[in-house]
Amino acid sequence: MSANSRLTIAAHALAWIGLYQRQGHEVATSEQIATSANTNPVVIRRLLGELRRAGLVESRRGVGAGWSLARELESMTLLDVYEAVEPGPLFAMHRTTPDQGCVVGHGIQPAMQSIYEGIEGTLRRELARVTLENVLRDVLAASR
Amino acid sequence: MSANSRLTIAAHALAWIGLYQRQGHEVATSEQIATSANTNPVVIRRLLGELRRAGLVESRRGVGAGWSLARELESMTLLDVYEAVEPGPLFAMHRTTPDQGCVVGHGIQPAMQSIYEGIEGTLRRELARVTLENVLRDVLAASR
DNA sequence: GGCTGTTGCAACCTTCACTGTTACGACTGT
DNA sequence: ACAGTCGTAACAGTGAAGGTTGCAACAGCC
Repeated sequence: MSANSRLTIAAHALAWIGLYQRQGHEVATSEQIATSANTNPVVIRRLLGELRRAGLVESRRGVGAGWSLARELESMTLLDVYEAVEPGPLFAMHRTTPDQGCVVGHGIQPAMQSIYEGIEGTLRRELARVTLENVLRDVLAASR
Repeated sequence: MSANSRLTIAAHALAWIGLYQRQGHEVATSEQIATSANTNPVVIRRLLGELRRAGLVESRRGVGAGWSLARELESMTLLDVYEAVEPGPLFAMHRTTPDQGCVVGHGIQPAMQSIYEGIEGTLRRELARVTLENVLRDVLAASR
């Protein structure tokens, strides 16, 4: 499994914006978030752009521009973030269609498809149980 | 999530070997399995090699060589296969360590780590609930 | 109206994992 | 000795993701 870090970085960005706003600031810049996440501002802007399309954050342009939360952290779950940044399914089928003349080749895809759907449903329910507020609380707990 | 098909192909191969043995054959060749899965025999040999290291299949060399199951399909779960072919974690941390001077940068990794561990545990329990016998039954059911 | 700081986005490179392919040595029953 | 198959190395192709640069668009401020 080529594990990617998009969900992690997205959660990082949201937690950062949320904390920054609680400290009284209006908006956070991709530059600031990128410094905290130790990556490039464009990477953050790309990710936040996907979160904006999902309705989780808003952006402002011009002088004093930056990013702000579109909803409270309590109302965002890791599932919202996951769906915003991870389009594809967890497990993939064969890259080329198997031999349909073979019993196994013919039946394997529907069989695995239904199994995978059940597992992905469970994964989604787990992700939906964790809010970004939970994440931020854990983050702050780790620093003490 | 760059979904890969390793788990699917491995399940395909095991179901194929299992069915072939039930039809009275001793061993299956990587050539036969590759034809059914519409891929290259070397790909199958590489995958089955990992399953052999996990104790799920055995191979025989020389004339009349090939692959056979090391255990009954009932006693193999998708978790066994998953662990054999997918080494890494489901979700990754940052590629570079975040800014430890920042509260979020410092706390985000332990926070996400513990969340991810819980989710991966659930995923594993789900995978452990499906045996390869279940898979083969579903495969045969789809052909009717 | 011009200046400034930031987003939005395109373009490109690098890295990485996986797949596909070729080649060939190792092994073993006949 | 032969033939068939595994075991494995080596390499090319593919695609996703991250990293980087560059620049137009935008909006507040002087």
